[in-house]
Amino acid sequence: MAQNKKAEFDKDEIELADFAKALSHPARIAILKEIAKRDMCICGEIVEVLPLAQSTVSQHLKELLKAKVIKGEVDGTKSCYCINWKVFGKFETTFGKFFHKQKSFEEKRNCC
Amino acid sequence: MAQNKKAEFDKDEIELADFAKALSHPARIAILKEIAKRDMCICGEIVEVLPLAQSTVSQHLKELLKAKVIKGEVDGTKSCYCINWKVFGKFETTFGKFFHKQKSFEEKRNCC
DNA sequence: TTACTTTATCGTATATTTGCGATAAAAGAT
DNA sequence: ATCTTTTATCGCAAATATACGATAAAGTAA
Repeated sequence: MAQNKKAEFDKDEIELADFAKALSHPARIAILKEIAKRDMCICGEIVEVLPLAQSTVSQHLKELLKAKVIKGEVDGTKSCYCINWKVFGKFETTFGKFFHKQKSFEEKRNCC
Repeated sequence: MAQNKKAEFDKDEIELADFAKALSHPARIAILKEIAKRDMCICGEIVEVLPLAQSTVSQHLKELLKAKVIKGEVDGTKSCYCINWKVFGKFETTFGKFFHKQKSFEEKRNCC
């Protein structure tokens, strides 16, 4: 883009968008599902399951970490990841609030 | 990217990722908030409120339509948009299920 | 020590997204 | 009819994201 206009928006909007962005690739959804399934995951276990190179998986993990959707811990040569339920829950609440607060509109609509 | 690996993932994963992608830009979050606030919105009303050119807003609206997050209807020279609560609700449920089903893990974690 | 394992990072190529101005298209106003 | 309003689309430039192989870094095993 000619310019990046992201900064012009509200902090809330940017935060929610960034969270959504972390979930916006099927590889990252698959990674989250795998971690959730096992409670915690060694990086190598995820690489084994995904149809992607190790370096690519590592890059996706880095993005999930950046968005705080997962937490990571080094254990020797291995890296252990798990879901950051606190952050996950925060946005589930935000998302739910937005949905339920506006649900009543469903009946009094004038178009669409 | 060298190749597009999106197709290698499960349909569910792609669907959820696509929905998240629709919400992954603050402009689109702001658009959704504006539509929700007014129940329905004329395109011009959104353009007035956002710090973006009309053509850019139109493009974001197109993406929200593609993901079925909103519905649109033409009324003379104007375009009217509203939230597609059905689709919105579907993913809120998916998201919530994922969260609550795994919430019990919070205590029996071995790392992170 | 050397060899191996595991993961992160670098460099690079390609794909996609973002953004704008200009223009088209289509209805409304005069 | 022309002029205006409103929105969508086109064409382009620049920013980001995706993906891989190669390599680095750091622990483990021998």
